[in-house]
Order: sequence, then structure tokens, then C-alpha cells
Amino acid sequence: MQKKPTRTMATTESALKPVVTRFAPSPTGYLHIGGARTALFNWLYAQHTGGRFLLRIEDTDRARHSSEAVAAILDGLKWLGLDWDGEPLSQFGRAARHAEVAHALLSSGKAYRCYLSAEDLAQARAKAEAEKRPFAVRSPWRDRDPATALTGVPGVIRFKAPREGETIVHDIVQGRVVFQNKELDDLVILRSDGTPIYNLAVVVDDHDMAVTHVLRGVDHLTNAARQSQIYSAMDWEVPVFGHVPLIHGADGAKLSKRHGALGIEAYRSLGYLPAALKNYLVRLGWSHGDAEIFPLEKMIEWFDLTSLGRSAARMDFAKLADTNAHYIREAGDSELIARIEAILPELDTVAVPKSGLDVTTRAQLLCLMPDLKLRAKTLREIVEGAECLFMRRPIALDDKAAKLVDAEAKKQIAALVTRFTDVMQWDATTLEAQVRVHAEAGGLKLGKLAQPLRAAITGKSVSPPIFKVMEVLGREETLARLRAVLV
RNA sequence: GGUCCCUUCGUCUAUCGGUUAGGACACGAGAUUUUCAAUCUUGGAAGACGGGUUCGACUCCCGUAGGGACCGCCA
Repeated sequence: MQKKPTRTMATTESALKPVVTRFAPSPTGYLHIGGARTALFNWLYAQHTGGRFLLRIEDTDRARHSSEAVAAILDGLKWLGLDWDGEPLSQFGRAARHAEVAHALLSSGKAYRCYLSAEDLAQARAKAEAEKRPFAVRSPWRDRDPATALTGVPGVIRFKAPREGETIVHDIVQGRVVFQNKELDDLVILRSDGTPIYNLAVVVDDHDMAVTHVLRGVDHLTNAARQSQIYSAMDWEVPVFGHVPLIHGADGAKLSKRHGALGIEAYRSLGYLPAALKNYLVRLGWSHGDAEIFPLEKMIEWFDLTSLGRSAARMDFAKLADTNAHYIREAGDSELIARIEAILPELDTVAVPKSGLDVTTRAQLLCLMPDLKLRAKTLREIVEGAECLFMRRPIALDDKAAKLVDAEAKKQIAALVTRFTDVMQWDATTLEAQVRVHAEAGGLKLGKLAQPLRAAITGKSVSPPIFKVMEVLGREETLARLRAVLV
């Protein structure tokens, strides 16, 4: 290595070693919000240190594996912009290596063949429960001479966990967590069919992939203890563990479908921006002083493991919406249109062309976008705000709108129509000027005229600025809509 | 039940023994306004409880209560 020491490495900015992190979902369902957050944390930390972020699919349980789920997870990560290094690794494909390690443990006396049947175990468990006694597997095969191994019975390989002393997990988030070894029993590492069990596979893979930092949900904390024991048995270096708190529903209970344990693709089709979702997620359990908005570069620059909190956070859709509104306002108009078009087929709340926008509508939408995005918290709300563009004559007026178009209003509209017919320049400024002149002449407040116009043109009492809508709709369409309420 | 973890405004959080306990979202009031927003001003709102340690605790220690996670030949 001939690396010249750079200036930055010597200065105050700590020269962090590039780390290797990973995200290791099991493909049993979609990528949920909690998974997205752990993936984000891992990704951010890798970026922060200039390291690598790897992806591994934990698919050793073939019965629960689904390739659609894998695809959904990859799509979700891509949508969020969490790109991984190299090819995603399939854990299943490494079964031979896992078995090899299990056998190495076996021959070094750190594991043993166990012939306890599932029924034996179930009985022992039931008995312990009946006696209100904590259950731990105590296999009679643990200390038996390996030569007495049964033949013809498949059996499993169990890890010979230490019975004395304690196992300490040094966790960068949770601190020093001590487990008494007598509480940890001998876990199966290789099934009777020769396939590996999760806790073994994880250790072997993380080691082989040279993972330096394992960031995952606290639900894995006890696994960290058992995994630490396997690391020691293999004489491998234990990675840095960081067990992040889980995300709860708004009521503090476990996140269920009712609360919004939606797949990431649901957030997409609800009209959230990936940047907003990332921003919201990174603030759940992590902070950087009073900062709330993190442009990606800042997020990467500031993200650290020491500022991760230890308590569970609740999902707050109002805050997510606010963050999303912020990113919508910052986004480019054509980018927003592209994102809207991407989710158009999934929009069921508004009458929009599912097939896509025609050239005219897209141009109108683009023109109105600066006004629309100021009023929307989600892409769906943008579309809802733009509904007047998708409407076809005759425009149906809702109750409030119908009320606004009373006899007096119709009189004014009739007068305005004549005025508009002669307008040279059909744009918002000119139109507004015309209406203002008319209002002044009649001694009316502008709202007295703008509201009926809005009602007649959009069918609603609220809309984007009405003169802008008129401009975008064009002379012909606008006048036609106005005349329609006069008959 | 056992083990482990957590506990500051309604929510997300700041505070790293000395602050009028700060910010953001949400909520209330006002200003502005062609509607709705946006924006600006402004208000209310918190250290679970009980003991210690200390000159001094939100901050450290212990206990209680509440919440959570894990206890599979699942991951």
C-alpha cells in the first residue's frame, strides 16, 4: 500500500475507516418501514465512511421464500435510492459453506449431534411451562461420546454453548449488554436435513463477507449473544453490533397493518417522495442537534452511530406528510410530473386518466405545478388539486360551489363573460386586471367575483388561484364552462 | 413466566450535573389573502413515580410502575 497520507486524515475531521455494512432481509414479504429504516442506517453509515453496503437475502427457509418478495424488496430499496455494492447474495446458495462450518465446530468439540426429537422437545417445553419454570434445552447428547452417535437417525447439530460465565454484547446503540450463559441454551445450527439455521448462517456470511458493522433491529439482540458465542467458537472477530429500536404504531403498540406497517411501495403509491421518506425515517431514533431537514449530502455527512437513540419511536403520519410537503416544494416541476405519471394507474381517489396524460394535460399540469405543489402534502394531493384539468363539461358543481353560483353571481358572471370575450391577452395577469376593474366599477370586493368564477370553472369552492386556472384552461374552455352555468 | 431493553411537551427529539428545559410536527390565536394553502407573529404543552449520591440532578445509582423485544430443526 502506497497511500499518501492526505491532509484531511490528519486534521480534526476524524478519519473514519471505511466500514462494510449489510442489509439482510428475509424474503417473506414486502420491504416494510422498519426494514427500510435499518437499510437506510446501514447505507448511510457505509456512505459516511466511504465503505461498502452489501445486500444479502436470508432465504435459508425455502418454505417461506418467495421470489416476488425478493423483487419487492429490491424494488423498494431502489426506489429509496439505497443502492448496494455488488450482487445481492443469496444465503441459500451458501448452504454448503454453512454446513462446512457446522462440521468444523463438530470436530473441534464445539458442537454435537443431538437426536432429541421434535416431540421430546415439545414435551419438555410443555412441562417447563406447566411448572412455570424457564425452559432451556438440556440435551443428553451434549456430553455423550461422539462415537455413540446413532446411525440411521438424522439428528441435528447443536452448538455447545458455554454453561458458565457470561456473554457480553458490546453494542454501539444499546451499550454493554450482559447475558448469563446459563440462560442461553444449545441452539440447533444444522437441521436434520443438513441445511443451516439462521444464527449459524448469519455468522458465517457476515464473517465471509467481511462485514464490520451489523446494524439491525433490537429484536435481534439476543441473537447477537448467541452469535457472539459462535464467533468465539470459530475464533473469528466479532463485528460491531448496533441494535436499533423498532418503530411502533401511532398508539405505541406493535406496528401492524392497521397502523401503517405498509410495504414501501404503498408509500410510493400514496404519493410520498423517497427523499422525504428517508428524511422522516432518519429522524426516527436519530438526531443531529435541532436539524430537521437533511439534504442527502448532509444526511451522509452527519449520520453517526453514537447519536442513535435507544427507545422505540412511533410512526407519525402528520410529520411524514409535512416533511413530504417540504420536499415536494423543493422538487422540480417536471420531476413531480414524472413521479405522478409513475403512480397514475394506482390512483383511485381522483378521476384521472389511468392510461396516462395527454400532451395538452401534461403541459397544463406543468404550468399549474408551482401553484399546486405549494398546496399539497403528497403527489396524490397534487393530482386532486389539479382535478379541474381532468374534468369534462358539463362541470358538476359540488354543494358549496352550487351555493356560490346564485342569481346575483350569475349576473356578474354574464357581465364578466362579455368582458373576457374581448380580452386581447389571455393570461392570469390580464384576466385578474379585468376582474379587478369590474369589481371596482361595481363597488365589489374581488372575492365576490373570484369565488363564483372558481365555482363555475372548477366545480368547487377551493382550487389553485383561479386566474391561473383560467389561463391554463384557455379562453375557449373557460368561457364554455362559464356560459354553462348561465343557461 | 424467564432474560434483556426502554421511559423529556400529544408525537419525533435536544440537553452529555448548574438552561426561564430548546427545536420540529400537530393544536389554539392573530396578520396577510380571490378560495385553499404557503408565509410571518404568537399561545398553550414535558423530565412516569419513590428513594438515594451531590453544594446542585432530566442528566449518576437503586427500587416501583408502565411499555417493548426475545425465548423454534422461523428469520
